[in-house]
Amino acid sequence: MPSGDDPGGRPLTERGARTRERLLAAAREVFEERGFLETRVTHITRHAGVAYGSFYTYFPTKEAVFLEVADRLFEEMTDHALVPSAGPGPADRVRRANRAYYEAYLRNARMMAIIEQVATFNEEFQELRRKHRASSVGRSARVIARWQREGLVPSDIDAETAAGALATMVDHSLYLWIVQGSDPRGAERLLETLDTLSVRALGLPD
Amino acid sequence: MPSGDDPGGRPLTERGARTRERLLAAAREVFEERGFLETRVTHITRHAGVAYGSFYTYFPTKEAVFLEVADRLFEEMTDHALVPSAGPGPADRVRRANRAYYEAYLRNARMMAIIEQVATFNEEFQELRRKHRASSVGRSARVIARWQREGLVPSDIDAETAAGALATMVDHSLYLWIVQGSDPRGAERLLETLDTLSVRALGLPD
Amino acid sequence: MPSGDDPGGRPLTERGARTRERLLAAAREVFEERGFLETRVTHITRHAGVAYGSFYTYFPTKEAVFLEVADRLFEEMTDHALVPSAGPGPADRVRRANRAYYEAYLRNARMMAIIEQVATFNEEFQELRRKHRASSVGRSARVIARWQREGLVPSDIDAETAAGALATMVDHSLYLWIVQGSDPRGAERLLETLDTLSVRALGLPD
Amino acid sequence: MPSGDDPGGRPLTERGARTRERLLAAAREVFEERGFLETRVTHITRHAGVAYGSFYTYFPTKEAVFLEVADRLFEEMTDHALVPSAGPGPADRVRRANRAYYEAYLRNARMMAIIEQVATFNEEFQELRRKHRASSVGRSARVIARWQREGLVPSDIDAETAAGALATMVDHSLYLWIVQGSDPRGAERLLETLDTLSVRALGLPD
DNA sequence: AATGAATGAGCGTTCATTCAT
DNA sequence: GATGAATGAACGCTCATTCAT
Repeated sequence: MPSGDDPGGRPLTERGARTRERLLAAAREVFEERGFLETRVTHITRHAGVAYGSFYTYFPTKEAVFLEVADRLFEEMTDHALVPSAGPGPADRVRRANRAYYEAYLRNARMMAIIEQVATFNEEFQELRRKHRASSVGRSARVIARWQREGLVPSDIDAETAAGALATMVDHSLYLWIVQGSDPRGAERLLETLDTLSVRALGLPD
Repeated sequence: MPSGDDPGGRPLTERGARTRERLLAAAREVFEERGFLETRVTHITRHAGVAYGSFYTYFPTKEAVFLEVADRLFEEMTDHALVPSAGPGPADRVRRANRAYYEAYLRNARMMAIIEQVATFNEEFQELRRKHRASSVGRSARVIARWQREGLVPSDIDAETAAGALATMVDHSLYLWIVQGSDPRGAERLLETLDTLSVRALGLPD
Repeated sequence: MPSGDDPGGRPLTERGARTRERLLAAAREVFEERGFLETRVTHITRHAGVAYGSFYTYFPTKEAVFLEVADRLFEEMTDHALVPSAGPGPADRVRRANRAYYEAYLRNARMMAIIEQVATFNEEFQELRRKHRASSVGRSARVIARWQREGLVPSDIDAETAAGALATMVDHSLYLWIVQGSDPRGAERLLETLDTLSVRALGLPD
Repeated sequence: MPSGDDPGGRPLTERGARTRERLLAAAREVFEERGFLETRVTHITRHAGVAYGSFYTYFPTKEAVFLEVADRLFEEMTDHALVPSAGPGPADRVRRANRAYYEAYLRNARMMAIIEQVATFNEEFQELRRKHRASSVGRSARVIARWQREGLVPSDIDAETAAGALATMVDHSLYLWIVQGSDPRGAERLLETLDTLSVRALGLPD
């Protein structure tokens, strides 16, 4: 599909779908390896073992692949928040949510850092991220609001704002831990601290 | 540093110093306006009313001016943490520190966002930032540690880690608030929430 | 031409002939719409509702379709010149020939402009056009020569050259009229002027 | 001047002016040699003996140099029309104007052909050309109108339209003569024919 | 015959940095 | 020191054509 007007993208054949998938996988790996800014389209195609031009058969720009790679990743991360199955008590539930998020974050550590990078200059991407963030924070906020109604959490804080702040604390602490070398020793300490701070910040009975 | 031909070195004449200062001021304004990546050296020189080539008389690279602009800014921000003068009680002290930081942050809002941008791809800058952060967090940590010794804060958390996490919460919440449009209505609510969460997270008596 | 594997050759099956015809029709429409340079092979195939690759089953290159589209068009235009049926007098005959040409030209206005475009850079096409032009001018020239022999047209001009110049006047005036927006109001005035100038230039009795 | 936002162009120093001139001269030669479409920016810079990037110091695009080359050329051609100094009689005046134009045209033969090329696809350029043409035709038209008032030219034709048609005849006949190999033998015959046809078309006394 | 994916040379443009004046 | 021109590697994207199915 040598151009034309549409940036097209969706392959019609099995073979095309395979190539597209190869490109997506390669893109992710290269992005993780070099960051968005240092990634060249050649790097991706070389890594995927396809011709240079084939990239543009499936993606109109470098940004476009990134967006899609990130989108898939967001899907995977989506399940954090305070949702996972009811547990013994609220504090434990916070801890478990943190842990789930932690694991997902670490699984995608490099990409999470690159996502942070792109978010600093690409508006379209910023928006995508804001949305994912908002839905995730919204879920936490609803849980907190319920706890407030149940008298487990003081009512003098705004559930939404608090959920956002705590999510940010967890999220960005992990980010910094990653970009600053991911000292494996520090991981457990960090995680425990985040758990404890979250629980206490909400005033939950430990 | 008795270097013989330090390029981009400090200016020796009065006039040179003025030009350099003009460039620094212009650089900051342009960076704020367009971000680091979108800033061209011409933008800076044009804004400073200086010849294109003169830029390289004072700075070896675009990164170099940025580093210096950021460095000055870090100085100004340095005084946050839990230090400012003793107050009625620990909780108030946290609140005041937050407020001080908040004001400094907002005063430099745009640059703070750009700093975030550069930190995502420039290692040298990442290091500079890490240091400033470390010293700032260190100071908070020492205060927290003292409180722990005084029995005001539970000892089951690591002071350094906690200080870092809370700083991150405040810092990055403000950052997100800025890049997402700085809704003026939300500011006070956000700030109060951050204060309350910080205080409760540390277990300080309110 | 008993070639064994004439690529892009004439289709053998009924179905092939239809596809080829669809492509030719689509090509003409797209060329008219976008010009030769801005036409992509995709545009043609998409417009024809045919697979991309099928284009190359019938035409070796983009130039090739154009050549064929133009060739058909030339056929249609061929009948201008001073030939059409004898009329009341020479002046009227000129007028009628002009009118016939106008109509054909206007019917194919867009393509005529595109042909002009391609003629400026494609040598093969230039030659094709030169031939058509030559035969058309030749016919006019023969009529003029006869009129010269009959004393209706002064003999101090070269029939061939004059025929060419007048054809050019008519042809290119129409072309300019088209590319400059085809003001419908100006059409009649232009045509009448061209008629009068042609008749007087040849010195024909009005 | 390594970019920025302005496409700038005007050099501030003597040296810059020289380079710019070198580029313009080289551009013209290369355009004449290869046509607009086949000209690469490298060709121009190589020919001018300057660095590739220097081209963009003075011209924002390939189109831009072309526009300027053509503009200069139009200046030179401007003096055709029926203006040059009063002569013995109208017919002679037409002949002299034709001759003057003829010489200018031939002096710039190659460029005239390239201009035709660019006019077929570049709207901005089409407009530039239309303007030059209009002013040139306007001048001729005014002369013809006067002759009509003086009874030298029949009043049944529209001066403007006639001037345009005859200019087109001369202009495009020369163009075709050039692109079809410029047979030197044919030049004189062509010229004389154009003169005679112009004079007679206007009905001027010979 | 038909389909649509694969190919890759090619080109315009950018812009940090260096240099001549 | 100041000025502004010169440099050229680098990169994203296009699209006619070829190929595998």
